[in-house]
Amino acid sequence: MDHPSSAAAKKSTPRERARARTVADIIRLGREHLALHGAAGLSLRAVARDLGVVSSAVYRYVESRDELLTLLLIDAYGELGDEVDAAVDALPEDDYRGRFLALGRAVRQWALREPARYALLFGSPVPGYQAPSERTTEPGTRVIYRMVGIFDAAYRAGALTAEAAPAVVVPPALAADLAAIRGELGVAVPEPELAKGVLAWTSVFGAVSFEVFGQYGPDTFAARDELFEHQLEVLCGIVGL
Amino acid sequence: MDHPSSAAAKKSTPRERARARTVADIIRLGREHLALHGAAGLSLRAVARDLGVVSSAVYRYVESRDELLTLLLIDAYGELGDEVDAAVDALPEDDYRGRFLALGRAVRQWALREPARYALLFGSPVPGYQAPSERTTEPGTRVIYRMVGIFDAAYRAGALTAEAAPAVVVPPALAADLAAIRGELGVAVPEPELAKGVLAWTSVFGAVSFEVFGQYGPDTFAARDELFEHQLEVLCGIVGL
DNA sequence: TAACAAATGTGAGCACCGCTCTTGACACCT
DNA sequence: AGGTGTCAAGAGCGGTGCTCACATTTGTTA
Repeated sequence: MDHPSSAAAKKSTPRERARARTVADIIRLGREHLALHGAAGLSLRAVARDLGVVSSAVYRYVESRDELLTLLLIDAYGELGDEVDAAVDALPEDDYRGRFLALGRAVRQWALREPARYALLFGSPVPGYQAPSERTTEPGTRVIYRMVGIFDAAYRAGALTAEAAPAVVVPPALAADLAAIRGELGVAVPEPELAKGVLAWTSVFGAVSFEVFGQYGPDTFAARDELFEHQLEVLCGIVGL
Repeated sequence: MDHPSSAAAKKSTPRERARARTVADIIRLGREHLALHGAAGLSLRAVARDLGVVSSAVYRYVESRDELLTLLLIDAYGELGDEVDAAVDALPEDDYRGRFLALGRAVRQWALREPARYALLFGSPVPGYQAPSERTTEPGTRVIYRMVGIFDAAYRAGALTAEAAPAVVVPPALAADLAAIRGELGVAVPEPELAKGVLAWTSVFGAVSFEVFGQYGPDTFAARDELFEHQLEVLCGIVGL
């Protein structure tokens, strides 16, 4: 029988380091191609050319085009999450309103700077590609979890002014979903406020998507910063921040 | 010199009818392919196969792949606009709230029924494709114009309860944009209400996009109808309907 | 140090794509 | 009947994802 053999889980990496470097290079080049030609135009052959290697060689490092898409997806989710975290952490813990505004601005800034990667995350699904949820859900939920965390902290501190829109009732079926979320995430925010938080979530990304995807048209809004800022303010009013 | 020649704008169509039929068939097949493989996967060759014709033949009817995309874009905008119009018109003119809700529901229903076409209209831009605005802006603005019309009618009738969120001020630069819109569309709604209308617009499509593009995840919300209904209710509160 | 085996790079090849061009057949209208 | 314009066909160009047999490099081990 073989000895413990090649010791796959040994300490480190003579070759593995080179391999990791190459994979990182492929991701970096993939990011550039994504920005230039979009997700559908991402070409392993082009990446191989830029890497200075024959096209079939990249298959040693990346299983398929879809695998590269997954890597780029995780990479983008990670960068967005990092920037959102940094923006939120820059404000005091009890500045709930400021933290919500900072989160929204960070999302928008990243999206405007990286439209192709934003489109990969929040735009039309790439046809024929199904993201492997076991690898993408965790990085993909960072932003919303962070937002919920802000709401929860504000609620626990009594800083959620619940008066904003008292008349709207939460139907039972929706309340059940929200209760499940409350349980799963361990948040104290009651259902009505949580429901408004969901609206804030979708509205922030709706506004960003409209701007990034060009739905406003080229000339309708010149004051886009002010428009988004205004939308964040109104959303603050809805959620009670 | 030639006579007035083939009289392109003559009365009717021995040949032109067959041609129009073929173009309509191509659009229909393109719609099916769009649903199956997405905008990026739309293939003229595949359409040609389904049409029972050699690939180069379709270029007699459609200038290019982009041209087919444009036709599908206009086709989809038209159908969405028709359905929204029908849903809104089914309610009395002075039921402003009901008409707004009907508009939102119609958008969502169409989007859920036609996710690929919705993605073509409101998802990530197709890389390398620029819609010819002289042909697409008119059909593409029908829904928002309709929504503005509802707000305007409600305002003129004194049915906009402006109290909803009085504290938010509209910054001057944004006010200028909104004033331009007011002038262009001839609406009476003041800037603060118009600004909230923009938020309602982006929020409706944000909510629909989240659902259609699978951003909620498969299990988070079972009561999606109620969720959307709730979001519409809250938006009603914001705009003052 | 020499040899071996794993990791990596190569190039040909398959089937597909959008698109262009030439060629030949057909239908219509005068 | 003849001219004119429309149309289908097919070859071809350069691109894509991906596979495979083969050659080369490289780390490790004897």
